Amino acid sequence: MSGPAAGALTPKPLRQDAARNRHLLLEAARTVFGQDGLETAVEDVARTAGLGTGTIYRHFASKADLITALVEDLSDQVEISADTALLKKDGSGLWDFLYAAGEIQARNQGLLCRFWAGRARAAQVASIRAKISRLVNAAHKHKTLPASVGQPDVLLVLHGLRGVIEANYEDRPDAWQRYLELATIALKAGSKRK
Amino acid sequence: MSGPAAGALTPKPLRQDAARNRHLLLEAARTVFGQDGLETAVEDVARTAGLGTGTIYRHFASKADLITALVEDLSDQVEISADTALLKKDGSGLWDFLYAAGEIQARNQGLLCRFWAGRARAAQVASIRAKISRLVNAAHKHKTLPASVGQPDVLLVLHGLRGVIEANYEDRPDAWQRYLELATIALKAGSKRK
DNA sequence: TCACATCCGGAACCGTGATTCAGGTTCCGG
DNA sequence: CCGGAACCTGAATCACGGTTCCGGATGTGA
Repeated sequence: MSGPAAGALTPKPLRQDAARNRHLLLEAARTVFGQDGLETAVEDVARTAGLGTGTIYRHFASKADLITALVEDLSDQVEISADTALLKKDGSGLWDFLYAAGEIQARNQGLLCRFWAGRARAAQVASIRAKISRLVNAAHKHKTLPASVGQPDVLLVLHGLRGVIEANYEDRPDAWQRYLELATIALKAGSKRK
Repeated sequence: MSGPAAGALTPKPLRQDAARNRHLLLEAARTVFGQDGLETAVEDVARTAGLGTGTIYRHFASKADLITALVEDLSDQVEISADTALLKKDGSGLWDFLYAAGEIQARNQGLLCRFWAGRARAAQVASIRAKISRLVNAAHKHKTLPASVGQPDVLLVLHGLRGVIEANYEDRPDAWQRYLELATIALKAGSKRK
């Protein structure tokens, strides 16, 4: 019954090159999907990684799974940014976070649609939202943000951010910075919520 | 050589029911694509219209063509809104236009991505941009908009609008109104452009 | 270095959905 | 009311891309 090291802690120490290939695939997927959108054929991902399509399926159960892995990573990055921002004790964390979110999303263009949208990932999205709420509270407390502006408003700004990045990726990859500048003005100015 | 009425002005006066069906198809397409996205099968469009798939191809060269027709119509609506807004002589046209654009886009959810994006439609998009420029100028002239905020900024707002509508269509279909409220604040407050 | 478990490549397989086509049907002018 | 052009239908055709599979290559432990 009690094997020496049977625990659920050792899924499988992946063979050295297998690990490398997995990495290559994720990297290629991020590049290709980010550049040409999620509808790009898996074969393109494989080719970009310099591997065969079969290899993808050795590492991921399906194309959707591959994408999930990518989005998960994206979520993690956002979550970490939020955590970092929460460390600031002067109510400025919210603004740091917005900018960080912009950078992350700009880096991952084609994946954005799956980020907020998908009915899956609900848990992670909820977690991020909660953190945003805390950032908003902190900002309220330190008068960095008027009380009339709430977390839903910040979410609106983030949703808009996606639209801006998608639309301007080619011509003006930095447009989102100006967008956030304007958004910041709006949030700080605030107004009675409907 | 010179026939009696050979002119290029009479493509073909579509038979009565053919015209009706064409209408039904466009209507169904707007509904279905708007509701379930552009990746929905043409068969669904046909079924919704109560017609066969073949009929679609009698009226449109391809699915892409059908979508183009829809987007064209969308463009027209936006263009008309811009024209209407341009009639206001007190510099408030820009704000009317933003709201009108929001309404139009909210009504056509699933088609939005093709609106600004697609490399095609360039001419029409250019035309709309030109009109926005004029609206911005008028606003500048009447001090409704600070000089530091330009047409590119308005475009950013519109791009963001799309993101907001897409992300909130299900839960909060009216979220875009609050978004525009905030956007208006930002634009009116303005700030030195980068 | 040997034998084996893992892994990889990429052609074959399959389902999905756009597009075409061979009839039957419906309008329209006379 | 007729003949024929214009239309419509929906099953068949085709292309595309995800997924599977098996022979061959490669890393690993002894």
